[in-house]
Amino acid sequence: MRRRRLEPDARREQILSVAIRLFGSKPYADVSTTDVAREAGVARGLVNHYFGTKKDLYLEVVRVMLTVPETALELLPGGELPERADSIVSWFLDVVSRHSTSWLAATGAGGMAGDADVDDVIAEAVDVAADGVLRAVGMGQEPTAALRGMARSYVGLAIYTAQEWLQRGVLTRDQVHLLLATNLVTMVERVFPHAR
Amino acid sequence: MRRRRLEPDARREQILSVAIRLFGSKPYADVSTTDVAREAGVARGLVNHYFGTKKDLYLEVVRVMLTVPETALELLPGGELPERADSIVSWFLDVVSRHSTSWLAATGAGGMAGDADVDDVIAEAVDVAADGVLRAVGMGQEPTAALRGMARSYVGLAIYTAQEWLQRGVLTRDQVHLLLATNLVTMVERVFPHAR
DNA sequence: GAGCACTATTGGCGATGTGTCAACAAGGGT
DNA sequence: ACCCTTGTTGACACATCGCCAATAGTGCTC
Repeated sequence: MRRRRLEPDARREQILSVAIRLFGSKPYADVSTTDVAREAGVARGLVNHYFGTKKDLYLEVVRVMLTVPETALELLPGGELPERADSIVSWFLDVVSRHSTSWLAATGAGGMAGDADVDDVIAEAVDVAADGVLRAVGMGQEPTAALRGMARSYVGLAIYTAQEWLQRGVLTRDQVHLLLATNLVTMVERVFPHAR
Repeated sequence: MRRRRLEPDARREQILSVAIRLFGSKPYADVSTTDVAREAGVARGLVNHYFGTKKDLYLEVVRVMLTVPETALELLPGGELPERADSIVSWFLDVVSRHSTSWLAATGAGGMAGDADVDDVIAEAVDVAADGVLRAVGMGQEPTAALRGMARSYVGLAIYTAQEWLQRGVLTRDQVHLLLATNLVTMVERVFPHAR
């Protein structure tokens, strides 16, 4: 048995990538740390050494999965509200469908939504997305707590609808786009103004 | 040691009620079958005898939690669309806030969303709710698959918004009501018609 | 009321998974 | 070539779960 010694960062990265693959393909309970260790060609104890507990490892995985889609929304297209809504929805659907499997695993929380820590990670990602939405529709400057809550609510709709689209396949992309864009316009014009 | 013998139905019911209380207060992984058995004053093996596996027990619990709110939506108030939207939203918020803790535990899936079987149970409840919505707005007769998908999407919004309301408390009930009613009207008038 | 049969209930066995930690060895510095 | 840092291992202790043979309530029969 010849065992190789790696830089901590490299080893950590390698284990993490295996964990991402496994947690992306089956729910939390169906992935054992033994599985991760075996597929990484490593002793099980090393997984704990680098990531602490199994849940800690999972949190790291979800964090990565949810951070990937944070790729620049920076280019705000300007124009009237309907056009802006269209382009932010398009952007969202593009990103989500590109990383569909890992994104679905993360938002579906692969078998651990409801756990306080996991929820925190997801909630933070939703927060970021909600702020992005508010910025894109021109209400980004110092939003009320209520306004951010409403925006999170819309993000919830977007997540759920995208899941409906990608997992069930009963909606076409055009239908999803219409649904999300229309509701966003409604939110901005008729609901957000009441957040005081 | 004096042990009592119960009718199978009674014992089953008793264990189930304990399980509902426990799964309603902490996530799936933090509830052991030993806990359930101890609090029910029963040997652990008996839990398996009545419910099979731990997940089976949990599925039963979630089923009960989600079935409670299914209390009659039967009285459709008639009137124009905005009035109907208002009353169905009121009804929903009433039911949900009344059973808030167990409802939150069930929809948040107390630590096991993502698991295929659990998702099935939740999805079925969402289906029922979606049909209720469609009926309430007068589109209940033989809906398209796409239309039902859109309705489920709206139910997803309602669930998420209610969670935002009950758990975070940054939105008032009036704001939640406005958000859901307004978006429902928009859905019916501008989105549902494109489900062909 | 004593014995009996039915079955609800128990307790423990084996398997699996997890966190920890002392011991081991790989690989660079001297 | 030796040593010393530290990445890495293997095993121990503990918890939980599914299963099943053994046990003992409880109503029924005579």
